[in-house]
Amino acid sequence: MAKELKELTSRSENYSGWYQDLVIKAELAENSAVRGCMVIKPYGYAIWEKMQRILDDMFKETGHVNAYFPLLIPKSFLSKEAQHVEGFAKECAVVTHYRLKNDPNGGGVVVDPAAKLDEELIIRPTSETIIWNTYRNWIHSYRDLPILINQWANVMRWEMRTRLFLRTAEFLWQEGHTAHATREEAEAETVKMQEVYAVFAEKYMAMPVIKGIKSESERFAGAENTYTIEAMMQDGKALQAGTTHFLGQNFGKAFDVTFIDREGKTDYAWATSWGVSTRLVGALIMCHSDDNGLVLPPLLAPIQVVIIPIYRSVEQLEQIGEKISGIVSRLKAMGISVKYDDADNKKPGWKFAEYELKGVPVRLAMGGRDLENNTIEVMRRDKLEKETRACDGIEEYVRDLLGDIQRNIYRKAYDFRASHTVSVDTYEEFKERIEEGLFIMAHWDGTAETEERIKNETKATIRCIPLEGDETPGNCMVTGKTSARRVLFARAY
RNA sequence: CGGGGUGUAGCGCAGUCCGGUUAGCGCACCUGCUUUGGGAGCAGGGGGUCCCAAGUUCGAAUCUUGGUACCCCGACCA
Repeated sequence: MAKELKELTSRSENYSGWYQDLVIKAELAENSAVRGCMVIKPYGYAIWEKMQRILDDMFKETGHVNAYFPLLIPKSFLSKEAQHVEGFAKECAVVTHYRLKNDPNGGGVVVDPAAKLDEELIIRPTSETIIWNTYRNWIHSYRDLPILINQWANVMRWEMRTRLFLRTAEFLWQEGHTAHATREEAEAETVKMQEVYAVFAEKYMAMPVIKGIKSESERFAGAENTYTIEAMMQDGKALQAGTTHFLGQNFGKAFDVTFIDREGKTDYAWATSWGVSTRLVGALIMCHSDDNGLVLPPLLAPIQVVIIPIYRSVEQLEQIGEKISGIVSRLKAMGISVKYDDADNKKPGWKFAEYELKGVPVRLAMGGRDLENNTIEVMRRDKLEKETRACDGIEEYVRDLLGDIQRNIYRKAYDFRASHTVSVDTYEEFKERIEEGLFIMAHWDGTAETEERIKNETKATIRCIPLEGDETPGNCMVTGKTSARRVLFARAY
């Protein structure tokens, strides 16, 4: 194995370093000239596009439509909801001027002081404010409701520390913003979208998640309740993969969005918001990758099958190409994305390593031996197992194999999480075991003080109060006070 | 903003302590031949503002001062 790849695989000491290396070597993304921002390279973007397409379909199926709102938000909007401003003010990029001019002291350009804005604009860190300011004009009667809108956009949060895909200053996401006539309907929407996210994570990303509710201190700024899906990465750390928020009437009141209900009474609109981001690409990488590089679930892989010819002469390459073209067209007819890589400037061994690094689920290879025997070599990326099979019926075999890989990597991630989840009853044991990189189910008295203390002493946070699983009451591991049920603790990204 | 660290070829680094040939190595790149079933071998070649500025010196990648950029650990966070 090449030295470079050895470096890539040294995940033991610094997992996040390994992850960052993998992102760069698999040509998914790199740092840009702008601090904390990333360039998403074509292969990485192709993964995101697949995610987008699937999520967008799921949103449409649940009655949502897409729209677009401005990038820039008047500064005053942000301060209309007290919790919201507290949560986001510290990380906003601010636009103060609208013009440059030639530098009178030499080359280059300077900000024209005459072009100072009366009110600064902020680059959206999230769009609740500008959207609810707009909704005020759209909502007058219960007949205008519900409004079920999603936006695909970029947002900017000026984080202190950034990491490719997981936490970048600018990131791509979708944000759903819905308005409803009743609390019940808005709450149902919040739960429904959490379920959509959970299905997406498990069915398409092959990444098992725990659905739950955030504790008060981890709640979205401005929300009454935040629902989350939490996933486990291969180092045992938790990654918040998607959140949906029940915003109550907070934004309705802050932006004076009122309507006349069936009884003729005026009420404020009820709100939800929900989003997932390019962070999911990071989750995908950290959930499944192994020492040879990415392992992509077939349902999200930009290339599902790669075919590599092994040849000694141009004539032989032609013979192989002829045979392969039939296989390619039959696979494509099944809706499978195939790449036949007959580039003659790379050797087969190089291609093998390259497509493994990129996580292509299935590789087919055909050489001189196969030509004679009417066979083809099949390699599955998840298990790195090779076998030689007859060409007849290979298309059906590959189709079934893709399904099997999808199930297998989900199973693998599920079993990994199961074997890294424990229940703990004493704080002493908790402090010891959290070092192992585990999900820990433990009793908690429900207070922010206890939560804060645990966080300070162990770096572990309450990832969520799970919606399912063991609901037996008990006593808080720290204070001994009563606890309604065990909650999920972990260290998180 | 606090505490550490690093800036030398596209990438990764050595050289700096103790100043002295033409600044070096690996990968990548280019040419040729041989190769092609797991990141090929040999031979040859190209590529440098040693982060910037000032200073010390016969002489600075190396010493001094100032600046600057980036990385890591905290606080913050999808």
